[in-house]
Amino acid sequence: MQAAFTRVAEVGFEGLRLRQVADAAGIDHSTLHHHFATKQDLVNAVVLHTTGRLAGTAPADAPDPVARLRAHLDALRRLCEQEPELFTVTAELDLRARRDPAVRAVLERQEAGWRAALTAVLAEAGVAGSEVGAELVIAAVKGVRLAPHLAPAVFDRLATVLAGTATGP
Amino acid sequence: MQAAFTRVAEVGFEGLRLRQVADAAGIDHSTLHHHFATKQDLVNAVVLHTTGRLAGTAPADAPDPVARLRAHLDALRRLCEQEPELFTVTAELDLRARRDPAVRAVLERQEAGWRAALTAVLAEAGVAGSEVGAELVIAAVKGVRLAPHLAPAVFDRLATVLAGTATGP
Amino acid sequence: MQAAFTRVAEVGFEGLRLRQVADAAGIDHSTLHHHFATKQDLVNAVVLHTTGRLAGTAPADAPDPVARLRAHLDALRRLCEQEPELFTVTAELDLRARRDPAVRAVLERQEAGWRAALTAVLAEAGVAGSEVGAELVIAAVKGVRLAPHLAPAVFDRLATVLAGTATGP
Amino acid sequence: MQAAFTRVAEVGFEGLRLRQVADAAGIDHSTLHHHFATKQDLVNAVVLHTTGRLAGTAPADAPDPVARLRAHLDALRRLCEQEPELFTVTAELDLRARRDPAVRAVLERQEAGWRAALTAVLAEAGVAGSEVGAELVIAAVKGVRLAPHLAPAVFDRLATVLAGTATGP
DNA sequence: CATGAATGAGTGTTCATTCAT
DNA sequence: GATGAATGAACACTCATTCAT
Repeated sequence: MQAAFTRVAEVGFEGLRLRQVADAAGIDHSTLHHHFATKQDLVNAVVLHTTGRLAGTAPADAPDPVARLRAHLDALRRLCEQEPELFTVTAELDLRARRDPAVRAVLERQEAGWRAALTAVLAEAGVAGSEVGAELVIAAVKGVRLAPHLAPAVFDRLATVLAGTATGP
Repeated sequence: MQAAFTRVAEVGFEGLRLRQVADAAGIDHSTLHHHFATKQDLVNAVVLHTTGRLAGTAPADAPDPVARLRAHLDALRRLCEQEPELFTVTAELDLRARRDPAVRAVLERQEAGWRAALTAVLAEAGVAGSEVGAELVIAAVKGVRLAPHLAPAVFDRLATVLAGTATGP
Repeated sequence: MQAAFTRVAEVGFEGLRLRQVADAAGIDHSTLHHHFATKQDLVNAVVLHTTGRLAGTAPADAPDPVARLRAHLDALRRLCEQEPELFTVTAELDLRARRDPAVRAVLERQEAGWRAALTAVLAEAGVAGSEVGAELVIAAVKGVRLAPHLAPAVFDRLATVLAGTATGP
Repeated sequence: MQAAFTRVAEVGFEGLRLRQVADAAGIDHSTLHHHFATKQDLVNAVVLHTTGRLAGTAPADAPDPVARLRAHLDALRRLCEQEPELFTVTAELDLRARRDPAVRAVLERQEAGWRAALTAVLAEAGVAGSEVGAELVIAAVKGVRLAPHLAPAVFDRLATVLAGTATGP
């Protein structure tokens, strides 16, 4: 439910109230229960929606690995500008995952995929220590999630810094 | 209250319950109210305790700026290993700050100080774009907060990568 | 809610407990909150119910003012015998009005109407000092509220005494 | 305790808080418990203080019964102007007496004495139905308690009206 | 499908009272 | 005698959930 996603972006999971979600969606709170039997179901739906939107930015299949990395970071930057709520919710999810196994499972699978893709692209680009490089990218992206206005500069520096250590394909 | 801090690290602010904090501290929940009149007071105390612990890692006054940066990152790494809850709570705080003005004020002041110190150290080390460099450090540190086991490698790479672009004092 | 009214008559606003009202009504205390969002809402409902019941005794439109006064006092006397709780609650309300602006507003409006009607009826009957006469009636009625068994005699004497000073229409 | 009396006049028994009384008296709330073991003890002290202050207005021993009545009503009027809190607290007490046997006992004894004195004075003045006349006085006095500014006029009318039915000693 | 009345466990908070100092 | 930390029962209120309609 879109209303739930917006609500999480505004007040977080901590302040998520089923009645307010229903109000925002213009329906009765009982009707909400008709579509999502339990609150957890609604949360899971939000998780799936969020991770799905992010999956589209994975390093695409360009021939040049350095270009692939840049394209990926560019896609994230654009998303960060156009839909900052997406990143806000992701930050909420990371915290929620610590106590919610269902959320954790989804997030871990998604992050594993992301990590693998990043590692591959860095390795192909000849970056020494590609695994650690991938972790640095992941950490930096996660770290700017709540300050979207800093994302462009940080992503740019990140790309430069990593490309600088590349030996070429 | 130490019990509250531990509790936040375990279940976050979302799951923070005064009665459970009191139980963990081995006192009556009314006694907790005797010391902290309101829940917000307790939260504020946790915020102050947490930011206070972190403030001690600020780039120290060594002559060499590169050494100062390394020392700072080393201190963070050690803290990350010895008291990972400190970083977990910090992550919780960043989210909480979005809705809690009192928390936001404290956090913004602390982050401004951190940012200034980092920028200064990088500038002194001759790193071009010291402001963005500082943001990259901040983002990376924030990004590995919830995965403490990755911190050593990431911090190390970060230091290497930044020192590599330094022209020396 | 009728149960709340009865409860106020028994234990006053001081002792009014939502759970006890709900118990008396045979419903869950949460269900009570479903109908009256806040305790104040319930109190307001009791106030409206009480003043409404009393409004019906206003001096009716008989041709003879002395008869109108007697009819009014008779109506009050009957109410005092049949529903003494009504007067008990009124006494509680007068005290509550001192701290509760919402209650005060309702009570002041109702008392102003009562005062005006009494003054008019006394003036029409030729009683000198009709305003003070009205105050005497109001004071006497308020004063016997908590001793309903004395009401008949007092009301009777009041009517006699006032009619005695009337010069006729 | 004087502070308790003032507090009752302000917020009633409903809002009487031991800590606030202690604060108003400039002592610790535990110290208050030293002097009054329980809240009820404090309430009882307030009751005794209040009824004691009022007892002094009883119809004094003048030769003329009509003068005695007037003197009594005059004394009440003066008290009503100088210490309106005394009457406010009395109104609170009447309501409290309905649930508090200790208060009820004191109040009933005091009211019985007042009633007897009034009846005697009216009988001696030759007023027919002196018992009912006494009740009318009591009711009127109780009824103006919460509107002290009306007391002078009402008391005056009351005295006139009763004296008018007197046949003389 | 949708509604709204009903529920009960749980939340922060209050307050008179007790007790060691 | 006076203090303040400690207590536990009670309070109004919240919220996800259920159920009859």
